[in-house]
Amino acid sequence: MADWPQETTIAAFKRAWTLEGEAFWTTVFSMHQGKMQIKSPKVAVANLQKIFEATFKLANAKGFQAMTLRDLSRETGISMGGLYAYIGSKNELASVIEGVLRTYIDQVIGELVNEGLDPIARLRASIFGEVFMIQILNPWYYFCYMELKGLDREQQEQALDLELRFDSLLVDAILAGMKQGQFSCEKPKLLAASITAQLQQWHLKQWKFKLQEVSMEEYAEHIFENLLLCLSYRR
Amino acid sequence: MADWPQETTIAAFKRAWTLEGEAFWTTVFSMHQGKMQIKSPKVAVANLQKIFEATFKLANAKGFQAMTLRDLSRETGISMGGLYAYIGSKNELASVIEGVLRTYIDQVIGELVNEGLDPIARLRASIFGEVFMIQILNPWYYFCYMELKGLDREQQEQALDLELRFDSLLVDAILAGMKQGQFSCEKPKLLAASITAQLQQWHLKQWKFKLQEVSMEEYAEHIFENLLLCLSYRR
DNA sequence: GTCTATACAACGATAGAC
DNA sequence: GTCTATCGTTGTATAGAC
Repeated sequence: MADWPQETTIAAFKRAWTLEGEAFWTTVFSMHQGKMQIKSPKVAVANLQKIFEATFKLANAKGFQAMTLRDLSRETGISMGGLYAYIGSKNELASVIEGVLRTYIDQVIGELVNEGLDPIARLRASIFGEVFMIQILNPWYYFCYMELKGLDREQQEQALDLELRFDSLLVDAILAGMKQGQFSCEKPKLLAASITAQLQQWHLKQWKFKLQEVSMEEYAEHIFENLLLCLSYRR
Repeated sequence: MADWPQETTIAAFKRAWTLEGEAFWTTVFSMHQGKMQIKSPKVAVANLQKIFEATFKLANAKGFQAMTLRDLSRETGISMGGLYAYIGSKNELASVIEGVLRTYIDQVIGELVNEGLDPIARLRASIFGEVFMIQILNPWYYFCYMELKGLDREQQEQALDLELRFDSLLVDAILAGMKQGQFSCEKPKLLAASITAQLQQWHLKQWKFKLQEVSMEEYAEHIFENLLLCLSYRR
């Protein structure tokens, strides 16, 4: 996993995880290859990317339910009949998007658990890692957040469970730091939930951060510094 | 305005603002009386309440676009033809909900500006007031948050502007406290945005707070205490 | 693999009886 | 004021040519 999460920079993060470019879309293709008719990867990967990106553009602008397959056909340049060689049904498209994102998040936060870092480094890596991930997969996160209630209950529960596991990751690091006498905190669970809320803002409130000209690194640093203040940590 | 915002309790808040019961719905009725055919308040108020509450139940469960007017007819017990005596169109219904909520929020945050409270009391009143309001009007807030992108651009912009004005309210109090030497803060705007994010969680993440058995007062107090820590405030 | 043409259900909205 | 019945439109999905 290269030098992430020891080095909390976007460059190191990108080196460790393939979340962009042709290699990324090839992985996405292989993840639900069974559910589509097209067998040739050459043509499938390119069209899959087109379909997903058009879905993000349309659904994130006016909502997935309001987006029609006629819209999607126009935006991708693929006919309506053609789309069904890739997606099975409209609802399945949303379901696949959520599934792919959750799989990737699972991998990244799994890595954070295994590392033997000290509490402060763990908090820093968790915060920066999540902001990096949201930055790279911005439309995925926003889509899944806003369209979650359109999915079936099982998938909804898995998404909420994932958020709780991320919260737990933070709580564990906070408790470890308290044991070492570095931190002081009365309600670790609530503090963790508040960190998660601030992280999610990076995709929910992009309009605000663009308006205030806040960079990704500045934002992550701000969350981390305020967390240390809330933990009464002294350098 | 009674004893609010000097006394930051839900009881004082409810005494100052009418946000529940028949009196509240009568006000809602009067707010868009012009847009509906029914003239008799007696019958209109009761049905209006039924329609709004059924809309929240259905739309907050599966999305406003996914909710059909046939669903709404079934849930309210009013026929489809009957509904149109109250709502003009489906989209107008969403628009009215957003308009009503924004009007009320405008009034409450307007009151917070006029008060001559010291910085700490202003922050406390802003945080507790917003949590109280979200608590009472929970389905309204959740609906407007999740369905905002379905409204026309003008209404979207007004909603975002309202959020920015609330942020400014917090920023002003923080700057006032810094001038008095009570607070220290490098990025007041970002800190304010993070407070707003945490407040919005009270309607966005009700599932989490129920799971953790967190009370409204406990949550508001937690946000307030952590804010003071972030401001390096010493009692 | 991709297209055109079309099936068929469901939607929002309205007319007119009561 | 409220209902039933129905209109016209648009949605998802598929069949079959190429």
